[in-house]
Amino acid sequence: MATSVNLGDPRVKRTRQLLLQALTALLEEKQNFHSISVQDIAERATVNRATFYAHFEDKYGLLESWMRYKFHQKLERQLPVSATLQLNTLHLLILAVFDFFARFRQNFKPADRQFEPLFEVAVQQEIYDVLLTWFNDKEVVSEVSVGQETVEITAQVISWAIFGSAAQWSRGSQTISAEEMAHHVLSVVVAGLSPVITVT
Amino acid sequence: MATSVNLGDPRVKRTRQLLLQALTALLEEKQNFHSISVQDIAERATVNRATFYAHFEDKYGLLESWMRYKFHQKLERQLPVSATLQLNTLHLLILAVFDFFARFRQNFKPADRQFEPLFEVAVQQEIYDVLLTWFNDKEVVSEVSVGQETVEITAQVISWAIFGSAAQWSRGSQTISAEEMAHHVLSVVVAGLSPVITVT
DNA sequence: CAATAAGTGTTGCTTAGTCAACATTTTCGT
DNA sequence: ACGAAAATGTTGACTAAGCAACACTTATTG
Repeated sequence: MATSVNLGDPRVKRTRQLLLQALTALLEEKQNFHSISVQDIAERATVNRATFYAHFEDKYGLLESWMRYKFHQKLERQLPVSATLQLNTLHLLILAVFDFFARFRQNFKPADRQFEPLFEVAVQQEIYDVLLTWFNDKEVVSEVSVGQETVEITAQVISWAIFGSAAQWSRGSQTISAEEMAHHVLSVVVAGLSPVITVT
Repeated sequence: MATSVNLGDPRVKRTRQLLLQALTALLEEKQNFHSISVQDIAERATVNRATFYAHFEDKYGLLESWMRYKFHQKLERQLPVSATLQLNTLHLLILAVFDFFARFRQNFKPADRQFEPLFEVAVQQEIYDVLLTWFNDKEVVSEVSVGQETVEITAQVISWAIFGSAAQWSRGSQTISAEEMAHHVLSVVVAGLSPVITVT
């Protein structure tokens, strides 16, 4: 049960980190998720199997977190630390999403196609989190008072817009480059944002 | 208190590993041991400061373990896995000791000269352990029955012989090469061993 | 197909790691 | 040389990780 464990506890952070890293290592070796067992993961992470189950429902639960984790890492590499909501950071975010989708489609074996939904949920969630943070930080600066609910809904809509366009593009033949796509998406997103927040 | 913790417990192994790695990282950054605090180490290892004290007396206690750890790592790299007592493994062992001393003298700043005794104890202990293992394995093969006490004393004497010659050599101008020294030491050691164990 | 081996979740009980608070001691700037 | 700030050890109460044993569900393979 992922419940009853305190996310702030350093041991918990470390254990989850170890499990994520173990999965990364095993995916490189074994090459398909199917042939990796919970035992393998726990052993590699130097964590008891029971501890695994204290953190994740099963190995698919871990995979979901792992996908967020990898995408999160990408964003950390691509975005300036403590970036704020601006035209160019938004641009970088969108580019990162398109790039991530492109790479992932190459690396994921057809046998693992079944996990795409998991992967997609993870990415969308992460985009949402970043946007929400940016929006909230922006609010402090601009004196315009907008309800928290409005902000959250806006983040939802925009995150889906970015995520969905990238997902669909990656499924197609990608005749249009990621850069071109990102440019188009950016202009739409900025326009969509204008009623609530002004981006400069 | 290093007592009351079970060395077999996976959490204990992991914690000690984390502390050793943290020290390695900090030594590369900070460049002298003096300017590294227990707080730094605990923080880097993602371990509570109180946990540090549950494993080591103080930072010098950790340093002692760290030195053994590094020397142990070197032996693992230089010696074949599950090596047995033979002329060439003995030669490799002696060479490794001389090499380790030479490198350490280069890397250790004059400011850290005070820790040499710690370092030396660590190396001697490790040599002793390796020799003892080899001797005991050999015993099983040869049918000659020699008391365990005799074996242990022999390991002590030989470990000091190897260690001491390398230590003294490293303090001098090293006009004789490590290879030459190792060769001489080897012949003496083999001769010294002959009453108890025959090395081929 | 049957036997058996290997993996999955789950459950108390034990032990190590975390935390906050405390009284020292050491370090360092003015 | 002095006083503040930082580092050191120590303690007891709390929480997460480890373990072993369990019933159960897949995979292997003879």
